[in-house]
Amino acid sequence: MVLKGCILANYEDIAGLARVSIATVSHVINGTRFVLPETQKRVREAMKKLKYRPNLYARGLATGKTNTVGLVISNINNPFYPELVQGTEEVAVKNNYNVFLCSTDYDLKKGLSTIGALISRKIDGIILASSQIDDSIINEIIDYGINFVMVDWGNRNIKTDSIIFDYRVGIQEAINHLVDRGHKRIFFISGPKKHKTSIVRINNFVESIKNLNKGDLEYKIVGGNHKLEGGYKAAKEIIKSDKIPSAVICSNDFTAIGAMHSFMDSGLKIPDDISIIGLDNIKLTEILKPSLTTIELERYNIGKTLMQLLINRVDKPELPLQKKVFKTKLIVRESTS
Amino acid sequence: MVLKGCILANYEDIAGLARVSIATVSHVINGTRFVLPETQKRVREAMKKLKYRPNLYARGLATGKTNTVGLVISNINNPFYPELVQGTEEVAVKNNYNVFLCSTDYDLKKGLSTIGALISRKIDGIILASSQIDDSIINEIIDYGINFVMVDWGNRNIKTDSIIFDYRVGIQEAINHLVDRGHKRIFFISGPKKHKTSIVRINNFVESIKNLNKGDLEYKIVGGNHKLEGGYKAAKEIIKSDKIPSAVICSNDFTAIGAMHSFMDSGLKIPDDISIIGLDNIKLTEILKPSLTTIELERYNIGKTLMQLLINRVDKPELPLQKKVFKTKLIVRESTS
DNA sequence: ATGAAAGCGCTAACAC
DNA sequence: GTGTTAGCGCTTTCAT
Repeated sequence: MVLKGCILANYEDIAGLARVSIATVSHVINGTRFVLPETQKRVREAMKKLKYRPNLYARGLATGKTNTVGLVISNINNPFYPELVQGTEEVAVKNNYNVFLCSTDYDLKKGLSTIGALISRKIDGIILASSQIDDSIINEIIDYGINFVMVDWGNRNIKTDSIIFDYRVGIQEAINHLVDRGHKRIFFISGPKKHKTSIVRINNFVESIKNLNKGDLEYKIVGGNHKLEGGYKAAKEIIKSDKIPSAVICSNDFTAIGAMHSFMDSGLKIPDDISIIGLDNIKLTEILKPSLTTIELERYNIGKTLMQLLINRVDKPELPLQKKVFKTKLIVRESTS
Repeated sequence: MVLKGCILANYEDIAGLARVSIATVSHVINGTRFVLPETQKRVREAMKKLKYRPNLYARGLATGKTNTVGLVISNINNPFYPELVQGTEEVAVKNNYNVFLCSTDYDLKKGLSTIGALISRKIDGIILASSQIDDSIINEIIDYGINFVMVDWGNRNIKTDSIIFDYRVGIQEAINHLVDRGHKRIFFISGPKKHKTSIVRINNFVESIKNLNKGDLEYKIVGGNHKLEGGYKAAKEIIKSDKIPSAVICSNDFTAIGAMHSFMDSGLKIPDDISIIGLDNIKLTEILKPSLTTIELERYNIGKTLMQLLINRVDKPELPLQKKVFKTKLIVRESTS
């Protein structure tokens, strides 16, 4: 028994001061049965006098409900996450939940051990928003009967509450926007091909081009890696090719920024010589010169929705499967013309 | 009693399977007394078979220690925080802690209620890294006898474990760097004057200028607000003045970026016509064109240190006061010449 | 309208 | 070398 450096009161103290039983204290606090107003008053006064704070550990042990959730992300330094995290936290706090923030750091092993820690902490549910989630992790959670909600990055359509992104609208808007401005050769710089989400984006791009193609559109997929440096290299490659495109759409904003720098370093003017479009709408895209036209993912709303879905599930385990699709949309800035 | 949708085993189950008492199970798990290797083996096998996970709520209730800490920040969208948060989380996980991430959203009331939630959650300690911390919050924590560590933004020298920033080295380096390159008129765009941290930065700037002044240096403080827009406005003001400085140091990176845009919009070339230096070294400073020369705060290390100090304190409450000073240093990039 | 007491899963003092 | 049992602070059933 570790010494608690604390003056913390408990039900017994309150009951003593208010001359009632601890059961009554509990019922006053939770409003779970009728207590005479007069008695209530005595209890509340005692609570105030003792600066009472409920012990959620004890309550959790007794009820099996902890009002705590785990949020598993890849890494908070990835600019995709801060807004999402904020969204989840806000909804959590409004509903009297607190959230354990956990990073997988792009490592499946770390992800798995994180899940173990969360289970031991008796969280009421888990939000899986890391892109490194595999079946071992999902099965672990299911085995222990834990509620969870996930971002289904690769549209695998997993049988659980989840949100998925529909890039099609945004990508289509991007292509329309370019075609409207007379662009005929549009390249796409992809993410790493082993990521489901990269594949989805590539497919959506090709699909959208084909939707619109009256035979006069040319396109090509160039490999990138979702990092600045990959975008930079891909752009260098593009410059060397015979026919330089007049516009480039990139699989994410970092790629777009890398490409932008690359083109600028080669003396090309943006958007005069070449137009660039990113995807994600991370914060810094509006700070750049020229600011980046990009396809928006509403990360803040995504965060809010994830937490809301989870809380729904916790409140009503028998709820039918919840799926939400987040459409994307084009944000026009200075990097296209 | 809420139904727990769980197959979770407890000591009783393990004890039954292994044909020992629950005390023995506990001692095997915690290594708290000698148990025959053979008995240990039976217990461990039973644990494995039952996929046992300790219930940290029960353990916490019994021991008074939860291996949980609260991290209070202003808002994760402030680019100052992600790296700090990552640092704290990494050290926490290494030490078997988990962290509740809480935002004050620049609101003292929200901060106070956050603290209440954390106390009820029986956290072992709190890291206060929000810039909105006042005495009411600190007193609340002290009243309840909770361990805490804080970022003493305004160098108030509060009597608790804390870290403070020493901007002097970095600012001095920045000024030296400029003077070495022949700059004689150096302006400073400040943060909001009601923030202690802004005041400290202004004072350090003036001090550093005076240290170096052989009578040929001119300076001036222009008001900003630590946001893009404030930097933009301040720079506009500067351009209108009689004597335009050849260099500007800014109280934070956002201010510097705002100023940079403002100067560029007015047709000035950076760094040819005017040099700019920021402070914080947030991630996007290296992505800009031109990339921003800035004064670094090692946020990742700050995060790691904060958590380490807290864990030290939790492990040894009688430890003497811990104070760490983080020096700043100049990172030279393209925005100065 | 309120109290007594069992029990949540664990730790640790005490017993043998 | 191991077992028994009294809590930790709360909820909740059963009594009255």
